[in-house]
Amino acid sequence: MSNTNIKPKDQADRFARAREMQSLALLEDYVEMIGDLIAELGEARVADIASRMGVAQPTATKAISRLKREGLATSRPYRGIFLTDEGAELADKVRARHRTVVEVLIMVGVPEPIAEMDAEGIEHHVSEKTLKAFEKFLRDSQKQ
Amino acid sequence: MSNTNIKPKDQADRFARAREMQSLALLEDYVEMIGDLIAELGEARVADIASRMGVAQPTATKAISRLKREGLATSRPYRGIFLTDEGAELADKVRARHRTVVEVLIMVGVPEPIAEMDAEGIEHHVSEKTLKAFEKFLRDSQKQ
DNA sequence: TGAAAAATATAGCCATTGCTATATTTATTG
DNA sequence: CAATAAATATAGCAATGGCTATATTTTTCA
Repeated sequence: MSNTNIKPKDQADRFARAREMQSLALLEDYVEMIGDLIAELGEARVADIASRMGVAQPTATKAISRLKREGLATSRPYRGIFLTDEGAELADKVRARHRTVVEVLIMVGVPEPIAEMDAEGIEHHVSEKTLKAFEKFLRDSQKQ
Repeated sequence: MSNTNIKPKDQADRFARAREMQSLALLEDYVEMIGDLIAELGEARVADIASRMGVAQPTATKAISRLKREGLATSRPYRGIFLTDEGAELADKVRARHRTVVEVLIMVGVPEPIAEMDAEGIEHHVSEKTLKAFEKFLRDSQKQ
């Protein structure tokens, strides 16, 4: 047998949704990174963002343009990048979700460094409902 | 605090790795789909692949070109698509991993339809080691 | 303060993954 | 068996997200 006999249309929708979530992943990563840098260093510079994201500086600049276009960040030429209220909110959400995903993976038996690695990709595909289930799972595990 | 105090270089590597896994995701999805269609209908036609993937037909054709280039599939013009040994092997691996991810999500308390949805994106970021941990988790859960 | 260094922006390239429109081939059927 | 229908291929466009090379601005410091 192939899979759980899903209707072709539903499956197409599922793929479309995964593609959509993936297109948000980059925004989420940058916003979280900018939030981290501001928390650590007081501001987020393009050079730091680029080096921590593991991309060339112009790649980071371009991504930041997209963040600005989407209303998540602001900046003036040759200056640091800052988050809008919406951006900061997203950063917090993403950071919390990341931690939850890592904790769940660890709880399930994934070695911590591996959990950190895999969470980086997984987190962007964890829906609100799955996140809620993860949180409950962790709470229930806490009390033995 | 921001995160678990990871070194910038390690973090960059982590992002680079997530990007790389993402670039394999599309190949994995198509290969699995082609495998499913062959199992169900005896052959995989471009039109069926496209409609089940939720993309336009030329998009599927282009993806198939990449599969062929990567040695995962074969085809002759205006004919069905077939998997190479390597492609079939990958399809099996992907299908099994998908099931495992869904089962783990369900075990953790995610409602089944949501588990199916989210697994579509998550699966591509589950490393070998995490997969092994998932399998052990499921085995251990089986026997209460 | 003015020259050198560092940071940022910009230009322009490439590959990928979508799309629509249209040409071509194959299959169907009157 | 020829006309039509269906499937596939191809051309070409747009947005993303990488890159290098280079121009511009800001910062540093001798």
